[in-house]
Amino acid sequence: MPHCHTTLQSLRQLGFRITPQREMIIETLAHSDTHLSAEEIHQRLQPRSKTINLATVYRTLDLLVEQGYATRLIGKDGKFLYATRQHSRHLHLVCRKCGRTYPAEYEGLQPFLEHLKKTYGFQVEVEHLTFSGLCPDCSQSNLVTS
Amino acid sequence: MPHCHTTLQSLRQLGFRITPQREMIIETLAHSDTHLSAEEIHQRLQPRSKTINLATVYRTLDLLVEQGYATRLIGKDGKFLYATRQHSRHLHLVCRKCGRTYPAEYEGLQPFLEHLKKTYGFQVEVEHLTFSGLCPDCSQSNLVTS
DNA sequence: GCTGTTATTGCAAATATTTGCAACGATATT
DNA sequence: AATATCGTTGCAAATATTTGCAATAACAGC
Repeated sequence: MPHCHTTLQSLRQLGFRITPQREMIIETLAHSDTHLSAEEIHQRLQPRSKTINLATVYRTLDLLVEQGYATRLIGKDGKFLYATRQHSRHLHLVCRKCGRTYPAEYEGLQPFLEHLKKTYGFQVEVEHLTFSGLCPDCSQSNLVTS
Repeated sequence: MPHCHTTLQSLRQLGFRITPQREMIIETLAHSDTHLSAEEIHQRLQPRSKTINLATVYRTLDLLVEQGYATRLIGKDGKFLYATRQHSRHLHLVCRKCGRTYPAEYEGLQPFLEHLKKTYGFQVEVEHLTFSGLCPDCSQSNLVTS
């Protein structure tokens, strides 16, 4: 159980209540080594609690994203996927054509992010970064060029 | 009527058929100076055609994004918004907390994008770039720091 | 530990988006 | 201009996500 406890404590300090549902959802997300959909999290929790509601899962995930503890990403099939912030310490290169996501390092990007911070006051969070474009496979068959 | 015709011709060359529905959707998107939701496009087309279906709007928009002629963005209320590629020649800085989108220039980013191209073979498209993080307003009230 | 306050949940309904399939119609061919 | 082909549409149903509201339960103060 890595950082679930830390996340829970932080949420409490922010004034949010720690419910069994939230604990389970955070734990599930933190223990998963892949991105999960709300539906998948809901299903994984069924054995532990008959009554947890899918809407609660969605609301908790929204809260985690809003507070910066999780990342929301559009999956290959167009559905939303979620992961803990720690899980995603890399760039996501998402192909606009086939929808696949490729991981990438973000070293070299920092100076530009600092420039954005200075110029616009906007603090970009690298854990959440997604770049859209064409993957190697799809570049070949594509006629639209910049 | 700026580049509607060009887009239509390109689509035709790619083997897609040019239907009145597609023409109207592309024209609507190209003439709008803001991002539009599928529902908004559908409503704007009602006077011109009683029969155009919302599912067709969604499918056409998906096609345009997939082929690189449009950008899909998550709006402040969580709904998808669309714009033509030309409309969005800037970065989108999206606040994970309040959901607002701020435009920003992307000069200074090119070297990093070229690095991604060389290293991963992935062609990032600047027209589609969205950075997630905290806006100036929300930074202040936020306790979670990197 | 009990009580009050108020955030959170479950439920059901609303809304948003996607998909299967038969009918239609844009294009290429003749 | 008529015909065949097969991508596209409309419709309805399926699926995904959000939201209103009353009931519940976490937490602070006693």
